[in-house]
Amino acid sequence: MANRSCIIRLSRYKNALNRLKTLNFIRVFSDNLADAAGVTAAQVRKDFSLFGITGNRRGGYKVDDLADQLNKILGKEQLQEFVLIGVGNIGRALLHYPGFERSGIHIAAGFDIDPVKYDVESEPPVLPLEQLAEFVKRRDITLAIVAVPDYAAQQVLGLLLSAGIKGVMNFAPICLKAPDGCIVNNINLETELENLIYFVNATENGN
Amino acid sequence: MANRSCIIRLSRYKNALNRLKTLNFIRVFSDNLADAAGVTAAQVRKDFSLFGITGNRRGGYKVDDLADQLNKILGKEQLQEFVLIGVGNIGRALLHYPGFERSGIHIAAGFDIDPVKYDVESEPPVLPLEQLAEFVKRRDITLAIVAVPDYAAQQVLGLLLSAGIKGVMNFAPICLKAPDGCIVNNINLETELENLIYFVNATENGN
DNA sequence: TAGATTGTTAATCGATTAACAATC
DNA sequence: TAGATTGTTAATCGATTAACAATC
Repeated sequence: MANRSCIIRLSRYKNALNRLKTLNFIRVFSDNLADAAGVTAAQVRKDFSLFGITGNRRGGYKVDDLADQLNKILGKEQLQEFVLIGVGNIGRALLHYPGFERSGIHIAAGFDIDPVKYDVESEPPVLPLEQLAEFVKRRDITLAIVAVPDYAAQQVLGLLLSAGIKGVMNFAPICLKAPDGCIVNNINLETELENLIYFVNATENGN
Repeated sequence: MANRSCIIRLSRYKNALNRLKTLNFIRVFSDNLADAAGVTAAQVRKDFSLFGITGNRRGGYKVDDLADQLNKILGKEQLQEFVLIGVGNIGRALLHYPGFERSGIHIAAGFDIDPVKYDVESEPPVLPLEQLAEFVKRRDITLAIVAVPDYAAQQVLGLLLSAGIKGVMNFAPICLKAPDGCIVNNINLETELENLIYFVNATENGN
């Protein structure tokens, strides 16, 4: 079974392939993709073999075919619809992040408890949190982004679960626990910065 | 040597300890921290031993002491000063993210090439990119957050390196390559969402 | 065909876990 | 003291890398 690191590499290969496509490359070797993704060629071939992706001995891989297969694995062939909860600092930025639309990720609506944030006219609209469950069910949405304060995150997760959400990307600085049937991907900005700080200090001290 | 996963666990232990402190806990066992961080007790003790952190056989660890030692390792005993480049969607959100100040992370200034973004009066101020090198050197800052568009990221990294920056947290959707003497931590929001999407689909199909 | 690259198996590496003697 | 928990060593597990036969 593929693990998190493997899928992240697949995303990198996919991004590299998209650049090659714009350069009109027809074929690519595992060596090329390895360089682009910063891994070994053996790793690339191993990853592909895990998904039954085959190339041509001697001729490498066809860029188009390979890109199609990776896109399929990563769910890029259909638009992925999200809801976003918590239209604060980070939430608002994500709501209007142009990089998402470019890559087939669409935020259908934002939700908040603060009436000041409501804006039915904007795109995406910002709606009252009470409408979340109904909205999610009507639109058959299974993915959510959480950007509420830490103290509210666990409660919001409860709402999302009972609305039928299956995957959550969490930006609240608290490690949300995922019950069975729901995947949570926690991104803790403070933790990431602490990590950076540690390794900067560690290398400065010559370790 | 500690790896990235190990330091992330240390941040989790630290966060758990801070909560225990507010609850007036005096002592804590490796079992407790393991539960809080979602790892095994052996892992906790192994991590501590890597940093020469010792407790009391039978009595566990003193919450205060342990928190102090972890804070020191993670650089929490002094204010960490950052500059931020690219005051767009994401950059502006990070510039005013209250969670950073609460955890000893201070963004001294934002920088942009677009004069519309300049604002010397705001806190943090937004300054012209030309002033970056001088500002960084004068204030002796070694850490930066990059939130510029992908096509500008590599060039901005060059500026940062020549200004003496030693650690970069990169939000541009491109994998920045770190030369020796500089650490780069890439956070690719699109890749993280693709990861989530993959595992939601994978578990739905019963794997 | 000869040469080069894949696909896969086996070897290596590193991280996590289990186990248990030391000891508070 | 007896019991419980640490600190560390050895065993396990999984992921990465190396190697090479298959083959285009």
